[in-house]
Amino acid sequence: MSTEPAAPKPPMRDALVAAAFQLFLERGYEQTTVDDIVALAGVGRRSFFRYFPSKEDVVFPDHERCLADMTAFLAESSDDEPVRRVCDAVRIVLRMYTENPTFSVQRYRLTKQVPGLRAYELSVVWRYERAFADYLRDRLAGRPDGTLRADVVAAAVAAAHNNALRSWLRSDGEGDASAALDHALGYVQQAFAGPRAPHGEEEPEDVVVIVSRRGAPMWRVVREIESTLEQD
Amino acid sequence: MSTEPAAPKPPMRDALVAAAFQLFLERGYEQTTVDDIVALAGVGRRSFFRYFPSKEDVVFPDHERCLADMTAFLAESSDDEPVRRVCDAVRIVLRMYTENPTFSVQRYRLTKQVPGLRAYELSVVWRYERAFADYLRDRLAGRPDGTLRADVVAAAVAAAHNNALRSWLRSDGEGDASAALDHALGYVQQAFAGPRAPHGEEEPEDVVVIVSRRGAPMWRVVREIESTLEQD
DNA sequence: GACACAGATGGCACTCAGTGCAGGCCGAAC
DNA sequence: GTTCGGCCTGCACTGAGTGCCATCTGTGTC
Repeated sequence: MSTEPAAPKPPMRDALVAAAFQLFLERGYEQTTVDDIVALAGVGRRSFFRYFPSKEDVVFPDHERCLADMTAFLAESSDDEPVRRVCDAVRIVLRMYTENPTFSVQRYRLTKQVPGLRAYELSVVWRYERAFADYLRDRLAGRPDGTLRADVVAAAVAAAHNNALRSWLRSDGEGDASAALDHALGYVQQAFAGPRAPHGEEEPEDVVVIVSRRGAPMWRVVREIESTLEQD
Repeated sequence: MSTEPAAPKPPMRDALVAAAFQLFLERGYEQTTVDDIVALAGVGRRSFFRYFPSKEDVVFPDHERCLADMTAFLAESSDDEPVRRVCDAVRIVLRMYTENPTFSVQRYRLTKQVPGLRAYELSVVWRYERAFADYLRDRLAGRPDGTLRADVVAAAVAAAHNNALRSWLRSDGEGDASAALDHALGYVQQAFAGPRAPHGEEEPEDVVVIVSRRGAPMWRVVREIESTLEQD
């Protein structure tokens, strides 16, 4: 749990990842044994499992750190506009992919073919989604369907991210992933923004009505105005 | 690929499931070996892997059939209102759970504790979600963001289902899961239905904002006020 | 009844992932 | 130098999953 600002960087770990991917790309994931990897890396078999709890983990060497970064980002963020915060958080995840395009594309081709790796990736994505949902649940606790909204919005944000990411990966890391994600998140935010009138993109709304019953608390009025104005 | 209307029902398969769950509940999933299961069921070890490709599969013995039923339902359904069709399809999945409450609750407790089973369940849920997304993608092909909408709606429907299912499972199968699912799907449909303001049924909005840009025709202001006021 | 045949089953040996344990190497502290 | 603690290695073991072949069982045929 030593939260150093920068890890001391273990070279053996990187050597294992490099050796593993070299073999995975040469002969495939299932045709490569852990013994092959450690032989190529020139280390003992036991050391592999010291750095990676399973053979699958070597394919996703940076997700653990990314997940920690993302939860830290959510933890330190302010409480207003939680949906927007989650959208910002998911951009951190995308950045981890786009920082190493070739590596991400290679991994994508692997996970697309190997069912075991796909299942592992699902569990990783699920942990991100859980982090979103937990964050949203806390902020939406008072609302009518707090946990339901939290779960659905978290799933929608994750799906939007995956959609943008996949199309970027399919283009061999050529397109603008960040713009695609912004667009996808715009769709999600438009669908879930405020309880009132999610406007379709065509016919941009230039007329919206405000009605406040006597006795409605002022914070609700303010919240409603804010969510209405922020929607574009 | 023999698509019989009703499978001949292999008794050995059921015996294996029964023996497995008995041992899983007694000593836990990871403390039970396949040898233990086949010994209790009185069959050969090789037969276990004939019926279940892995130890995890015995925990979800009916998902394969349910997935087939659901995709068949989607395949035979008409093309209008695809989102509603997907919502109907997910009810089939919930029904599979509610048909065997005690079994489902037992399995829920297992998957909650064992990470490997949770990962397996995620891959199952993912296949449902993919079926939704594929169905929606075909119907939304022409629309602006066809695949994006398909992915996001599919994820939202699956999340709504999981939310309703989990709360039902947590209540030991006592509550009304179907009603909870209807409610959750109502939220999702309200978020994604049509471009125009679908009002949520509960939480009657007592605060609504009106914004009218200069130059907006008066009849639009009047229409918006009228439709807002008449909503209850 | 003898025979052939196909499908289901059981037994055996094997690969490989993952773990526990004991020992060796090395740099730091004393 | 010595001791200590962390990192690495080798070894043996468990258990999941697979391939191969023998066996059993029911069925149809002559």
